[in-house]
Amino acid sequence: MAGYMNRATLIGNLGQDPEIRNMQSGERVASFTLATTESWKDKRSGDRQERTEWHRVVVWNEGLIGVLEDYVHKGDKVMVEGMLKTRKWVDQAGNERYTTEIVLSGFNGQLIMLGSPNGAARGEGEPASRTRTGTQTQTQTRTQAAAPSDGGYTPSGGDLDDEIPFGPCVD
Amino acid sequence: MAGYMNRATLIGNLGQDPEIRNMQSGERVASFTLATTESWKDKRSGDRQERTEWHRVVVWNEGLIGVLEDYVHKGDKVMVEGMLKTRKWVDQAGNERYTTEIVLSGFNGQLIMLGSPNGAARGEGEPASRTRTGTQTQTQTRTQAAAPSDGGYTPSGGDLDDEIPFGPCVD
Amino acid sequence: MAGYMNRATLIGNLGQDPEIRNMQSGERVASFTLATTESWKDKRSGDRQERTEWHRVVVWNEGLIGVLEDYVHKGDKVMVEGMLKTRKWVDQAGNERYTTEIVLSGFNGQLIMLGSPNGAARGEGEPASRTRTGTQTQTQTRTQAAAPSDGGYTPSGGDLDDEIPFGPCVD
Amino acid sequence: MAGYMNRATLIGNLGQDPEIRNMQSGERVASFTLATTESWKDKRSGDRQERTEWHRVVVWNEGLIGVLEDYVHKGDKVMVEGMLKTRKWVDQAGNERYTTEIVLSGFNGQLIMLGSPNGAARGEGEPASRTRTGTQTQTQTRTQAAAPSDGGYTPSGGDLDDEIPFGPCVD
DNA sequence: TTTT
DNA sequence: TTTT
Repeated sequence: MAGYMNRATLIGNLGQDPEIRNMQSGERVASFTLATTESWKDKRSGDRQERTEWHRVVVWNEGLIGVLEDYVHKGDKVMVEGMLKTRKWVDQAGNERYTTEIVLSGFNGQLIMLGSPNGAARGEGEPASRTRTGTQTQTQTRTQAAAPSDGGYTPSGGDLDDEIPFGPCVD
Repeated sequence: MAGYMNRATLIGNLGQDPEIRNMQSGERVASFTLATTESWKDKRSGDRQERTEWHRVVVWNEGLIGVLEDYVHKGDKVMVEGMLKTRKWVDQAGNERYTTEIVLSGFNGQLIMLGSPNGAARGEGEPASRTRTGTQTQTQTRTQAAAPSDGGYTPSGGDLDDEIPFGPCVD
Repeated sequence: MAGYMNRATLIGNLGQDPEIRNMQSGERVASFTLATTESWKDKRSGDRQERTEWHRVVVWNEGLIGVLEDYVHKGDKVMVEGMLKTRKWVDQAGNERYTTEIVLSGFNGQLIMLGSPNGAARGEGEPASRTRTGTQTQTQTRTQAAAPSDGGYTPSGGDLDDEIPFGPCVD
Repeated sequence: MAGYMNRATLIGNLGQDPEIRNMQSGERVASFTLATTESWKDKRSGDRQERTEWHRVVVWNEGLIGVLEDYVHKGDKVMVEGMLKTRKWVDQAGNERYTTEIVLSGFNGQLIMLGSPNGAARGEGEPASRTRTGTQTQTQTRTQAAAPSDGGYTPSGGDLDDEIPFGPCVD
């Protein structure tokens, strides 16, 4: 009971497999981008237009991370609900930058699986092997290489205060 | 009916009076920052902690702009609901930057006044004069001067494609 | 901008095909029941428990009715958002009764299709024939017969004020 | 993570002081009615119309009950969020009846105080005395007397399975 | 009456 | 980078 509400609710598709990182604190964090597409009819041309918005989702809730790890993949549709947080970081040129994320943590976060694009893996499937280290590593490598494509975001990395998703793995 | 949802719902207090700008297209845009404060008990010390998150809210709905203009001020508590949009802009050093805003437009936006800090102007009051140019200008000046406090955000301003709130007025 | 909010948001499965009725006013109404299931671990036994809640959804928005008619069927998962309204009616014994529904109308309603249980008909399929009178009639007949099963609800039927879904068709 | 969502979000005013009851299990329950008012312009006459919807809110979360007890009164504006549950009961004539409530329990419930009508007691005030037994009793009596006004609801009361709010106190 |  |  705080007198405030800070909530984002999204239904969209994952742009890539969730990336899971181990923090120095022993916690894990999962992160992924989520696409929401709005479409409308252009007033003049009457053409159908569409625009995709990309959101960064960060999950600190260990229960949800387990679900993401086992059942959620690139392209899947999910509903997520969390808090909006804007994080400050410093880019390689030393400029302060800000990134806004939807953060799911504790009881503030919710995630509902809404199906795979191909109808498979609707959550009823067997969990993916927990020993998919190769995939994990590959994902992280690719993500680092692709960093500029997700908004020029390159976290400074390093000390504990800096334990942020979407960046280099600290373990 | 699109299969997607993109929604942020906030209850918080305005960081400053809404700033209203005239676009070259003839439309108006209102913008303000909104503070949501979360508080919790620190596990170790047991101390009450709190953290304020600042959100940028942008309103394109003319009906809501009229309400903001007449009844909503710095410090007031409101509920807003809109879409998350991340906007790209170029700072003075030529760097690409990204800012995420809560955008209220058309039927995607909602605003509910929840009272002033001092109990006055709970919406029943008479509208503020529509000719408060002085205040407006002052607000904008202050906002620009205070830019660093709201995230170091300094939009590039200029051409039509650049019609962004929180920046210099184009009229 | 009203100072009030009245909203229900549900993600669940349809208990039956949407039932569409023609009102005397020329409007159409669609209605269906939606199941949401919560599950939890029993504190004592440790057993997994579950409980299903049934909701009545009523749709007055002609655009959404078209979508329901063409693409949404029994068992499908949908997200709906609308207003809570409690409607008074008189049962056959002359007792006043009250039924609470989630009402989607105008811009207050939202419906997102989230897939069929079998992976088919994910909205990409061709629309069902608009001339499925047989099915429609059958549905309505079945629904009337089954009235007691949905809560003993039997609307009084008749005059214009009484144009309510889940009851006998007036056309 | 269940694949379902069942949520009602309301911003409205309390129809009476919250009523708090002690269950045989030792738990407490708080309940109150909440009014949400929608207003619109009539298409024909152009007159401003309004309609008030009354909702029953039931709170099982002890933390929120403490807040309600100390700070929330008749007429206050609050935001509540909870699950929709339809409860079956038997009226004095032996008829089965159904009542839909917004239930706040555990982490599924949220309550935000949004101010008193008179600007007082905005949460900053000192808590009401915890020994206001008189008021409590009075409230309950009034509520029972006023039963018809809140929908003719008269719960059967009695055994443990029947521990329902808005009814006679069992202690 | 649905679904997992 | 997703999906329809």
